[in-house]
Amino acid sequence: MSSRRRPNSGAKPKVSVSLFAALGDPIRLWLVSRLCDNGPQSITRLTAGSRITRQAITKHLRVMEEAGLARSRRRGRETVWQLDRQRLEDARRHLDLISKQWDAALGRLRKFVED
Amino acid sequence: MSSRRRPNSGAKPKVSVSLFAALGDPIRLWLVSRLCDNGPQSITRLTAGSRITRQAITKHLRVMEEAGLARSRRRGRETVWQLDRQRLEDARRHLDLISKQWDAALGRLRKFVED
DNA sequence: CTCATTTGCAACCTCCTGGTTGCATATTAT
DNA sequence: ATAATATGCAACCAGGAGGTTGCAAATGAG
Repeated sequence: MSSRRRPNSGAKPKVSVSLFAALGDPIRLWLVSRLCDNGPQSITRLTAGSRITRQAITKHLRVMEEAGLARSRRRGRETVWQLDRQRLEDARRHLDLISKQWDAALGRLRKFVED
Repeated sequence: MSSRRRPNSGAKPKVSVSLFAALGDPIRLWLVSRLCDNGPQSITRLTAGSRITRQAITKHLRVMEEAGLARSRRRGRETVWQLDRQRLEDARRHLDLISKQWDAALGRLRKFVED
């Protein structure tokens, strides 16, 4: 509990942070679209499309798993990865929320100015 | 030209990467909600709510600006920051796109399996 | 004018992230 | 049985991200 990096003071859903962080990397975003377009795939298959190492891809996939963005299941000697759709909707919903919050704030400000 | 087959040099909006990266930090996400709730604010005002230094906040704001998430204008001796709403919608739209792409892929797979 | 406020700039530090290589292990193919 | 394939694990490394401190320059207030 005595983690050094604890500057957060808000009650905002911390879940979204790791989710956005997971999406905020070119290779990871590329993996997302890859898994979208071509469905569940093994690591080597995913690696074949990229120019970085298999282990690097694996690490990225783990990050995505940590964020709840992707899951893996073992099939034979290969590990097949797929996306968790629910999670993307969470992110989208969060952005919607922020957007609406913003609208509300703007509304208040406008009212304030108009008085 | 809607050919969609190239693995690396794709038509994916690279813009979104920095946007998601900008959102993928607890303090930055906190700043977003702060700017949402309380409207445009100066740096010191934003710093007052956090435990980290003014310079750290400034750096975060610059990152957000780089991603197109926030803008600043000078007013007197203070710099007032506000969000760029369009940008959030871009992110939301991108997530929607991914989601729909995914649905399409799932549809194809299902059809494939059912045959 | 003088002083306090607000910001910017630059240097510096620490630690995490993204990436690599090497080796071990499990599973499939011949 | 032996070879090839697919993955996991661990050590290691460079660079960038997040944070701090110190100082200088505008701008506003008394």
